[in-house]
Amino acid sequence: MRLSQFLMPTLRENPSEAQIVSHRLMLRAGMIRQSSAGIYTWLPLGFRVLKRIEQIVREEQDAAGCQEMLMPTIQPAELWRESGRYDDYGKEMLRIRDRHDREMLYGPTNEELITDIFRNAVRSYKELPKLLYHIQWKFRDEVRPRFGVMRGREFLMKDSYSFDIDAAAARRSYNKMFVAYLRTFARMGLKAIPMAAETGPIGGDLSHEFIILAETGESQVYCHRDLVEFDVLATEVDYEADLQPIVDKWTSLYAATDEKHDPAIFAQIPESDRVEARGIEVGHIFYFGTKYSAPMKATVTDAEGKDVVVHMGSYGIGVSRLVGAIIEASHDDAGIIWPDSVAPFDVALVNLRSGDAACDAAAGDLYTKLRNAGLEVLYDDRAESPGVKFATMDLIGLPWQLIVGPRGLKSGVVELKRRSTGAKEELTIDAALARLAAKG
RNA sequence: CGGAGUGUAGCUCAGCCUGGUAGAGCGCCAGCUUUGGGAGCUGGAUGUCGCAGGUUCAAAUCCUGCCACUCCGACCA
Repeated sequence: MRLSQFLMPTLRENPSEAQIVSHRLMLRAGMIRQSSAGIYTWLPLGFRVLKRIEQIVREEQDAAGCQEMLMPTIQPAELWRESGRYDDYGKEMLRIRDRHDREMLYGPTNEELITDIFRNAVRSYKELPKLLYHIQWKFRDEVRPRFGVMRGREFLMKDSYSFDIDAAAARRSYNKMFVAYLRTFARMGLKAIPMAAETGPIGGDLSHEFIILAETGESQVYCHRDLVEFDVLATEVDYEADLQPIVDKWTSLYAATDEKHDPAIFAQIPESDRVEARGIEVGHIFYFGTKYSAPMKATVTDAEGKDVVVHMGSYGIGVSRLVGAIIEASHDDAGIIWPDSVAPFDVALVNLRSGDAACDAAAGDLYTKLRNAGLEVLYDDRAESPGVKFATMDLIGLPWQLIVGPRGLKSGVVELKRRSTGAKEELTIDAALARLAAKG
């Protein structure tokens, strides 16, 4: 993509409405624009990141045996009356009426809808387990939206639902999601730590919030250092094998949010292993038994020919929130530092002197060759001063900057800069190409 | 939902107290000079001063009502 053609309205100054760093940087980098309170337009740069995050989530869900589908944003009120939540949910649910005066709502979540699908489509225990998910926009009419996409009213969520014959089988589904979540966040360069969460009326220990550590996080969290240092991606996961040992490894060590923090227990951890940090919730997994399947009569026939109410769980990842969360976890004074896996482009190709014949030829050639190597390239071909270009590229935070200028070209070299470390290296054009092509 | 605040150019903001021709910096456009970390000079364009009433000869400015947005708190992917 040529930057001269790309819609990326960057801002030099911090917009007054933005308070936290991810919100400021997303506005300044031209990723989003606010439409109304808690509702945003995703401009091309932001949309690219959203799509890449979504894709990682999708790949890991698929790997865990979860099947993608797509449910509507608008739901009928009747289903929510069946579960009893239509009246319980309160003002956070956006209620609307269609032209026939039928009560509808913009879905804040999808337990009712998926349960309805399930009960009409699945009859036998032999079809279990079923793990289903979709990635769809949600609307929750928050009293006070804030922090940009970190707490919007409209947000993109991946929500999965599991259906099993009994509690033991449901735990296996839960464990699959537990492990899939660890991998999902790790692939985005995040340290996500599962922390025990409120389980509601069902009780038990089957609910975890996945919290990433970020200096500017909203809540205070406490955990054992080993949790931060586990290498999640080191081994492949066999989702058909028993995952309990992996879950146990994570849940046996201390990890708590401020609300659940017990200083006495925390104090028993050796001081060098105690981590106190700020955290952002990016995922939440939950086993809730028959809470929806019982009132909505989602049953299957078991081996004895009896109807059995299925056991369910739901599993959410805030996809749009992750965009902000990743920035909170990865930025510096100059701007965003995208992890390679979610960057909107792989390489920033900077022509320091557009209009100069040698620079234009060299940069144009690199632009073609980098794309042919399978890389997504943002080519800054604007007639701006070098300082503006450097500042823009640091702001939008692409992992690599390949800088083509008249000074270097005289000796046949270009400069390759790694955004995350700031390390710069002068290379011949071919060497730079080879280096980057290896990343494609 | 309780408390506080803000709406003036694309962005950041001044002007309001004390009513009298709509402002600055950055950005944008044109030209020239520059060019390796947000360049310089010259010229130019850009506004229902959030909306609606009211007071007044005269309202961005004073009064009333409304709307939107932000912040703090209680609640949440």
